Amino acid sequence: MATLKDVARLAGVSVKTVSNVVNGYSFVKPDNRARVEAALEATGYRPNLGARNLRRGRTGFIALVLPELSIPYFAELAGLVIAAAQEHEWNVLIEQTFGTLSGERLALASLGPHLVDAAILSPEALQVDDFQLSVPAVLLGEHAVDVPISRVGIDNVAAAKTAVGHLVSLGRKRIAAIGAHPQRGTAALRLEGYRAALAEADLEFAPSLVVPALNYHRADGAAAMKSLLDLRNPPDAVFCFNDLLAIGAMRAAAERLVRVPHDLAVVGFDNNEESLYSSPSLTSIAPDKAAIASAAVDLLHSRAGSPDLVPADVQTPFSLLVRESTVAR
Amino acid sequence: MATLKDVARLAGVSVKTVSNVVNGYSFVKPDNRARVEAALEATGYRPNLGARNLRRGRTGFIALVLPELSIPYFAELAGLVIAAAQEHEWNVLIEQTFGTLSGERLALASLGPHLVDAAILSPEALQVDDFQLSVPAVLLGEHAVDVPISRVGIDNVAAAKTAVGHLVSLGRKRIAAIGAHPQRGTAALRLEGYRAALAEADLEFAPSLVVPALNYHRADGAAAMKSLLDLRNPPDAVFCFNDLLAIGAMRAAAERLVRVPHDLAVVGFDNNEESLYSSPSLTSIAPDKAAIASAAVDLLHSRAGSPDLVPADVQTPFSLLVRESTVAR
DNA sequence: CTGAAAGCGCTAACAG
DNA sequence: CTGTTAGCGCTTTCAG
Repeated sequence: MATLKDVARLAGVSVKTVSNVVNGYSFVKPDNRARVEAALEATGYRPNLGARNLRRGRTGFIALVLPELSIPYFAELAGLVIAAAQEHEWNVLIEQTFGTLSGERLALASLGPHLVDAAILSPEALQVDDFQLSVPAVLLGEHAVDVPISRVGIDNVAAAKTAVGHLVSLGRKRIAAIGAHPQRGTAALRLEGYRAALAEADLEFAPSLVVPALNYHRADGAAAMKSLLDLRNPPDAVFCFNDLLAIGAMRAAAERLVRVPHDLAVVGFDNNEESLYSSPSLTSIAPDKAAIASAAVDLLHSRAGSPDLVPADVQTPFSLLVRESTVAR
Repeated sequence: MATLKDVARLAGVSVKTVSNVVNGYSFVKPDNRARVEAALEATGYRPNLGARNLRRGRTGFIALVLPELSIPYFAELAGLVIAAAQEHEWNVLIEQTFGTLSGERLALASLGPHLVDAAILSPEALQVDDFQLSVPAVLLGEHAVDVPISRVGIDNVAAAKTAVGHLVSLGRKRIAAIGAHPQRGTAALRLEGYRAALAEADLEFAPSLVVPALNYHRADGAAAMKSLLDLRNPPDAVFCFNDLLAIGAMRAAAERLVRVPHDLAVVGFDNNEESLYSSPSLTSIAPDKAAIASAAVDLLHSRAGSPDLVPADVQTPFSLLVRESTVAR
């Protein structure tokens, strides 16, 4: 592997000149530039990022800390973050926490400034005093704990209210919710939006129609739906806090021969690609994931130098996509 | 951030001694060790990986080059590779190629030895002379081109034959295939397995029942299925080269009111989590993804030092999971 | 067993 | 405009 020195020797100039050319710096005498470029070409020189970053005091990496890549929402988001990071010459390092407190703590602990320049976090269980970060960070989605860290995400209350409002507008009266969670901040907000929509429609809030979910996987949605269908007076609609729960719920409904949307209307949250192809296709809240990814990366980039400005709170847009699970074809 | 020097000064020893302690090297006089450990604790010292790797001539990263994280198979695999890499103190850098030749070339070009120690590749379009890698690599899945690089994957011919054999055993006579592709090595192999199974059952091979797919997304499966259903004599079964195609195919069948599995049996490939929850659930070939991930990482690790031994060809196990898309409940 | 010192490849003063 | 030089933080001979 050719080094700067090799190129310099070959071009008959100093390393500084080569460095100048490589970095597009200042003015370089044209014939020197030409010879350097020829030498660059001849040696196939590629800068050693490790050395450059050591010198510059940066690493060239950002961390993306998320529960699990096998969850479609996070997989899609990760792809978009990688793309957004590329624009700023950042490589992305993905850490999986599996949504556990210990996993999240482990991931944070490994995030020294020698490893990454910044971090994008999607925590689910972290406590307020865990957030002693040594690098700039941004939180994805809202969180129960109140820490002075920038956030990027949609307005969960408004989104949930929109989703449930849609069910109300369909004339549904017994609207259930799946996904309540004691720790997760977003769960609390979505529940709040759910209650607000019910209140606005003068529908009574029935605690028995709110089902918690420890995880947000398909299996949890199926289990929750079964418990709802076992009620003396089952719901005629259900708002699921993510698409995976909704897919599980629809599967459980199908197994019980409950017809969606005729007997039961279903709304999800996240708009996974999968939801377009389920039978019936799933109505869902669609956050602008690309906007979330680039807002997070841009925020980190713009704050790279400046230490702790006042944390930003970026709200990205969302929409409700109505499909067959609420409106029959 | 404390450096080795800081720790040394605090402990009243030289950096060498601290380095020895940090790296668990040789013998260090007990009282020196104690003082160093105290200083380590007091400063909260964390080694600067960049500097260490610069010195050691390694980077601490491996690249995982894949088409797209939004494809569930690759997302699941990526999660497993990250976990496997952790065992060897490697961090994983994910590069997306979107399955295009230019994307794949771009990703390879950025893979200097200064960036990563090794690479795991899942190429779809690369030509034989693109494989001028400067780092040890392993190929995932089989490839059309014959290059002297280690591979890890399942026996695609056998797997496809198993899948189609299952359809044959159900008494299906007009068995279609979706996913033929001029470039992809795995597509050719799966097609080969398909033909072998037909031949073994004395079923005629009908070119009109083999539908190509440019991409392996749900939309491609739906489009292919529609074209099959438009045939004068449509199939009574279909083998899809991945689960995404199968999900799209099932969706298209549902839209045409074709009943799965009664009118049409469907088998997929990859066993995405999603396929367990579709209605009907999808019969699929299940490769052992965890085995693939750890075999790939271990292979890279064991060959870290040794340059180019004879390439290995690791076959990982697979199984056929029979679900509702081929056998009604 | 441990200290001094060189140097991985690069950038950035600082002189010229 | 360009060469010299001093490190970034770490590991590693080489002497003691």
